[in-house]
Amino acid sequence: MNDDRRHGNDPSDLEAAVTSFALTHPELGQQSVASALRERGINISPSGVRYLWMKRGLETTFKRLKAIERRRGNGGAAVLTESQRDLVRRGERAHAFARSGKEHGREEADGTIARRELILTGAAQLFVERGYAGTSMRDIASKVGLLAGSVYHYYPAKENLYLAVQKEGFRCIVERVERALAKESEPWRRLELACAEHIRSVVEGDAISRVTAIGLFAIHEGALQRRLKRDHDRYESIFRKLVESLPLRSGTDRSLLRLTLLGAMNWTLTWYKPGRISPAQIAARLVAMLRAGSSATPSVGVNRAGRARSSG
Amino acid sequence: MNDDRRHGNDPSDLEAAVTSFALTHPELGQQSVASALRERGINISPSGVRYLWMKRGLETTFKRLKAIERRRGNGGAAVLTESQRDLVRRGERAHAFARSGKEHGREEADGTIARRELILTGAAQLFVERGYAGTSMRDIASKVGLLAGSVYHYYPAKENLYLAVQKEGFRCIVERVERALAKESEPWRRLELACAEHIRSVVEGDAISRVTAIGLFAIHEGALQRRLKRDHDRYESIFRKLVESLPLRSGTDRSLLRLTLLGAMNWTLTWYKPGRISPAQIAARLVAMLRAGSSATPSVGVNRAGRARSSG
DNA sequence: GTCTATAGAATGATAGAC
DNA sequence: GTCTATCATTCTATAGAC
Repeated sequence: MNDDRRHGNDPSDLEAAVTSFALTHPELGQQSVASALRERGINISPSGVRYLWMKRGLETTFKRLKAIERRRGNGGAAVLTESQRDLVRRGERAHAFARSGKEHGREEADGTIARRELILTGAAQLFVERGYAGTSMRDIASKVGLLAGSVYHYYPAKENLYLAVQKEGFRCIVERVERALAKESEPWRRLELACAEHIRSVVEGDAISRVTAIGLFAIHEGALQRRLKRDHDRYESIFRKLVESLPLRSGTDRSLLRLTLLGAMNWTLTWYKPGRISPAQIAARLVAMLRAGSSATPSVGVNRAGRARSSG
Repeated sequence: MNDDRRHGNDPSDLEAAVTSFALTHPELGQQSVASALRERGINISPSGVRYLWMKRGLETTFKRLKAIERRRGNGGAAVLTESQRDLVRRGERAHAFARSGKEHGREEADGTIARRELILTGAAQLFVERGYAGTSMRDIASKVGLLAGSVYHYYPAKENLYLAVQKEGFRCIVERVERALAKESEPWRRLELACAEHIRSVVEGDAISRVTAIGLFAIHEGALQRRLKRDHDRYESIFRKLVESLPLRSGTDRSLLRLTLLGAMNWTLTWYKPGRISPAQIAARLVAMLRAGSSATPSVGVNRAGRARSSG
């Protein structure tokens, strides 16, 4: 209080000036506001502006515009220019998208958004829907409430963004499969649990998991494909080991068994409909079918498939 | 002979004039040549030019340029402009591509190319390699030795071209599967034959078949996907009927059996390497594995899988 | 039937203001 | 950290010469 007086300003006048200026010139930054106010004889520093903004929750252009809209209430159209309304719409899209995310893209308590994660999820959703080549950086930016240029602040190129989605996807699915395996030691049951988790990721998982599942099949860009192959092989080796542990009749083609499983599981992406047969049921029946055909003790477990409730 | 005299030209002079003009101005068409020669006092009609061109095998710009190159022999660079050399290269690419096709894109005896088929195969190859969105009309045109604009003479839009590839692909694969089925009546054997033919199409078939196989999985454009779904369902109904005819234990999930088969078969695209296990062997083992797990007479045929020679 | 030339829109990416 | 503005390409598709 006392300190503020030496600048020749009444602190409450200062606060009122900054607030009202924020509502008349919402798009100006702290530096511009500070110098504009100084020209009007109000002595304030850029960080001073920022301090007062924070106090009133006006520290971003988006928040200042929202404050203007609130002021006007619902009676009559708000007096924002078209480009300002665009900005508000984008901001609302960003927050709505952030809140809609379940695992990724969480919104902090103070309204801050974890943009990197948000962009990752948004990009994944579009990659699933339209493929890599069919998705533009503009689409991705728009989905998360940014403009194209801003995405490049987080990812230097489209390729890096795609690879980041893939990396995260593999990390998730490996973690989930391994967590499921920790509880069980019987080989056939282990395989079934891993399959259930894989199918769940493919058909009910978030977009990131789905991008990963589609990966090898749907990516045509040579450089990307080569980089994915390594990750995919590493993931497949989990299933390789599971199949190697199975007590099978000698002469059984374990590779073909593994590849049949993977093919059948990934194919669920094309036909699965929620509410009918569940991922766990699919896995149970699938493993049971293959088990009877190649197990060293064929009579066991054949009817496990029937245990699941019949599909519609 | 006698008739030619009334135009005031010696017919052998005429022929020499047209030939030499073809070699100095190879890119001019019949009309331009006729009027250019008339300006030099040589009286000839456009169709007259064409007649003499045909006689000497000079009726296309490509052939005239090749004639110039032949004249120069191998000693020293031919004196073609860069754009002429481009044209020659494109033409050679077109003929090479036409000759390389086994089923589609045949080159006629007279060197004429069936362009529609050629474009179809070339487009299919690129769609397999790079996907729909990743392939441009320029790429396709260049692959078959044309420029982009020319492709639009045959297909009004990229979408139509893609759908034409798909249509041809389904036609081929349905025909091949049905031909294979005609020889056999035992249900399990019929299923195995159909699977072998499907896998063969996916891994060893021409690009058109492969585009079809990938189809549902890799196409993200909404409108295209809907149109493909119908064709794909029609194809899948062949397998639906085959599976319905199988003598299975009651309670077996026939839908899941069919979908497992389709998934496993299409997945071969990602791992098949020629020279190791063959499509027929894959089909035999695959069907045997599933047969033992769901057949009403499980003891039969389990070891059919071992019949095929072991893979490397 | 193939080309040249180009329209008109979209793309990936960057520079620099704020 | 986000935006505006823009570049240089590339894309699908068309018009019109030959």
